[in-house]
Amino acid sequence: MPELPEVETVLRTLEDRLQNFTIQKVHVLYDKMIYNNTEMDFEEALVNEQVDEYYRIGKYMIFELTHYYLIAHMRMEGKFYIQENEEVIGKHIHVIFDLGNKQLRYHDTRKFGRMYVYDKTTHFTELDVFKHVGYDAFDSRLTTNYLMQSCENKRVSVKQFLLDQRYIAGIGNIYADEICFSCKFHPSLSVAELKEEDFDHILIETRRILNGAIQAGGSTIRSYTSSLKVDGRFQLQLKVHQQVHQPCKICGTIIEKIKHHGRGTYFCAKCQQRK
DNA sequence: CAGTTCGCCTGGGGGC
DNA sequence: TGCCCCCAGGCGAACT
Repeated sequence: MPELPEVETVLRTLEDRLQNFTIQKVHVLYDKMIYNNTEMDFEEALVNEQVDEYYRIGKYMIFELTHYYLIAHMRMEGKFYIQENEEVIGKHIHVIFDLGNKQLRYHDTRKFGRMYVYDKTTHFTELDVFKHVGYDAFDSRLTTNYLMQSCENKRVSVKQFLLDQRYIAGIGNIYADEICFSCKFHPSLSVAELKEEDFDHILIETRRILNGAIQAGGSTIRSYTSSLKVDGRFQLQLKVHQQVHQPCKICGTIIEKIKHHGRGTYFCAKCQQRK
């Protein structure tokens, strides 16, 4: 599931590989992928558009085109491929952007991803799709005070809070576990228990962990070839997530997996005792 | 009105 | 081998 670092990597890879390309034609093969437009309007709007800038808010990709914004969210399994026109169109390709001598193809086995097109009358940060999306994890407006205020009178767990895109945009299930581990919080620790220094710690660890993952993704961009999918995945150095039955990297205790608010949750019962 | 559940999807894995 | 069921999970809508 692409989270902030993977989305960042995909965006930078596309920026790197798709310079000076104009969209000649768009083929929507699965219409439910397109959210705020009919597939016909979507296809029509993008013809002759060029990508001028690449932005990201949390897990959303924003392509600033000549006259429009194209917004994409890869959800669970979305990937972009840059492929030759002749290449066989796989079963799970749902949108094709014709770029002349190559194609940008969107692949999504579970069809959870979404795309939107908006004209540029309002700045992209004001768009409907971002109404319930808070500050990106790296946004300078995201401060310790902001986090403290967001948690006032709330009784949700730290993990739920980290996953809630209204407060910090970009963290998913993997990094939420990693951040809890780094901060030594049991995932179900209530945010009501947190002190100012804890919020400080959360912010620092969140950015440190996401940054590390983005750095690792940098190598993906450099090693990208046209036969590679662009999904932002790389050799993740995860400490707890997906590490069930493995010894904790700090204390050697066997990592446990529990279900927390419907999500698979990994943690070290010894290192993460604050509950 | 905030918290919880559901539905969207498909591939993969376990059970039989 | 094959079939059925369940699970994974981001996120918005619908529900309590």
